[in-house]
Amino acid sequence: MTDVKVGPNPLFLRDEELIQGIELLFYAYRDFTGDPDAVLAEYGFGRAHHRVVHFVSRNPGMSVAELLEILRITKQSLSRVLGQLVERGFIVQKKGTRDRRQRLLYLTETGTDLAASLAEPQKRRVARAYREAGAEAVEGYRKVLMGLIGDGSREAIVRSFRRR
Amino acid sequence: MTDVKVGPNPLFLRDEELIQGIELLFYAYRDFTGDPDAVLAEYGFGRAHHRVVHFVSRNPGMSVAELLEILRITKQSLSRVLGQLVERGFIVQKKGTRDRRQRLLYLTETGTDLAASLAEPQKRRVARAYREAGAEAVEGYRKVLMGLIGDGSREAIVRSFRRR
DNA sequence: ACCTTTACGTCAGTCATGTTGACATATATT
DNA sequence: AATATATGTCAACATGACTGACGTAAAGGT
Repeated sequence: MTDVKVGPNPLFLRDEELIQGIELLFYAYRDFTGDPDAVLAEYGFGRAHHRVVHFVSRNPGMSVAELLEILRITKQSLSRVLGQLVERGFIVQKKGTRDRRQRLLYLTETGTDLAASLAEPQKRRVARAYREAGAEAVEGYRKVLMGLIGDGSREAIVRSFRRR
Repeated sequence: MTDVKVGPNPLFLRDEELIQGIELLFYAYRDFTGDPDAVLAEYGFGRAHHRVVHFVSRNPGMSVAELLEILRITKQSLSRVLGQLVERGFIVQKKGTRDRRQRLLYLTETGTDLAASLAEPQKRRVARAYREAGAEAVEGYRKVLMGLIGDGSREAIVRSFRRR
């Protein structure tokens, strides 16, 4: 850590690359999450609502527990946001048939519209970046991001992607 | 939005691919930002402190305005966090010599140590992902992330990277 | 048929981090 | 001398996270 640059250190450059990799992630995420804010503000929602709507949109009929696992927040945190979305008619909860303790989550028609208009600016941004970078770069982008994801969740994500 | 695939879209620009690109960014950022939490907790600091320490570490002598521009938060938000870091001896502020209104930011020795131990787990994560994905993938990762960054900041970031 | 565990919800309090708006001070620029 | 800029500060508030405790219904094991 406190090893000062001792002569021509090949590791120094490598360190710099890693930090740039970190900063790129920060900057991209910063700008990317800002995109839907205008839409959210129209509805009086925040980014937490966006995340919920997004993942329910992608996984209709998912359980609360599955959603919590993805978001990595407590149920108390989720409950407020989810409650508002249900109350205002963007999400409905249906008892599971196999396990009736579960409250499976679905978007309403309004919720689907919201999800679409939130996704739109982000898709546009990603599409532009993909187009400018080219298919091969996209492959690398995916590969590295996949490697950045913790071992615990990677498998589930890969599987969910393959189901498409 | 509701434009179904009109004509032959290149595969990597299909809707599904774009959404996966979005989700990968979410998951990677989620896990990546969690890494230093343990270290932060030891000091009673949060992620906001981390960001400040990181960018001051990378840009010693930067002005408050520059930091605000990077973080994209208000000066009132920054002031609390920055104030704590100064008060507890991780950052010092020195009047600019060219422009004495500026309070230029520097890490103390303690601050440098903190920065290093916060960066460490993140660098390790990035290093692993880079290693597993290979140099070509890393090139693609960088290219795409750079494209995701808003036009306003991209240039400054490219320049800051080149200065290294 | 019990007993325990699980899935989910809720109440209550707290904390971290962001926001707006108003105003103050020192210094630079015109 | 007047204005603009860099920074700081006070105050009030919103969002989204947390912990801890407790409740209910349904599932699962004995």
